[in-house]
Amino acid sequence: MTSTTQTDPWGSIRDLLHDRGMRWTPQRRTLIEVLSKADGHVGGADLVERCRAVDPTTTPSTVYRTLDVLEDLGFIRHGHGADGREEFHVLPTRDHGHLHCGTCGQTWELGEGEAKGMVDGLRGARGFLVDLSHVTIVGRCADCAALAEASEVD
Amino acid sequence: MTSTTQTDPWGSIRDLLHDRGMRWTPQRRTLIEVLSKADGHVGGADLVERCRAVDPTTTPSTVYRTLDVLEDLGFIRHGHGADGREEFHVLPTRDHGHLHCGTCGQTWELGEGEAKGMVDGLRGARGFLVDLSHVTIVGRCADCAALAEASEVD
DNA sequence: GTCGTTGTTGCAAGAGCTTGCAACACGGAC
DNA sequence: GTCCGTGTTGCAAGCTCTTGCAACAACGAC
Repeated sequence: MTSTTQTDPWGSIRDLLHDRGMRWTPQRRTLIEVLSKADGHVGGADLVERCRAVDPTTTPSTVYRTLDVLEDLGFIRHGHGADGREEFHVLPTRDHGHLHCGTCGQTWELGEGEAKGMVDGLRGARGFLVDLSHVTIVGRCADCAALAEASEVD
Repeated sequence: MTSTTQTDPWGSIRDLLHDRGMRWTPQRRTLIEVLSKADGHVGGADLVERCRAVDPTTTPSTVYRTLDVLEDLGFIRHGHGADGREEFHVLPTRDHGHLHCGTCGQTWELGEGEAKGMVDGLRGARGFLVDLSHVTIVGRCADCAALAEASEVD
């Protein structure tokens, strides 16, 4: 259904694996199928569940190990959400972090531009190279901050 | 032994608890004893273990629940380390985040000043109030970056 | 001192993720 | 087509942390 094979970035995985002496297995096919349909961010347990929907015999260890491999190949990146759970970014075209509101639970993307000040500052002052994609900044969003202020008259 | 009661911030806990209708239990005493000896940052499992050293009957659920209470009272704050595990900051006198090198595993404190650019930017642009203490910025420290560059001639 | 209320505890189960290990199967050689 | 080496898989166990629930005990009332 609407196969966009022409620019399908996942099409090259099989060859990439072979080039590295790695194998193309049904289990990996399943996970890649799931990932190709999941844009944006997905939790680890979430992926396991979706793989099970495709192939009920899927086991967590295989999924997490395959995710490691795919991260090595650059197809995904992992970070940790506000609660510390793993979160995977599929096809990270640009470097971005995350902003999470601890009150309402919503999450937004944090662009390179917004974090530039800190990233550049840390590189300059300490030579530290920030890996933005791994970062989730926690705090309180504008809406929740406004609500909190309004109810602070109790 | 060497009781520094005069400025002991932990001395007020019992009263604070009572004021809130909460109780002063041996289990809480144990955890507070452990915390008062642990400056800086401690992992959750680490605290459970140290509590067991004081009182072998300690159970994890009690420790984690007590930590919640203490966070409510402002005696500690929790964040998540680079691997997503919980990390507690004892007596957080000033707002600070963490810098973690994914290569060598070292961790540094991230002062308010260093993050100011981003924090102010996010507040200005989106009204988002960053909770610095919850943040661990992952990346590569100067030393590891230099080493990586040197070995990139393979 | 004893009593009763109710905040706490400990247990057990479970979620999310990791790791060691023996058996399996991909894929190149023939 | 068959064979074989080794990368992978699935299982089982374990770690970290959470949650529901019944029994317990801190502490104010008397």
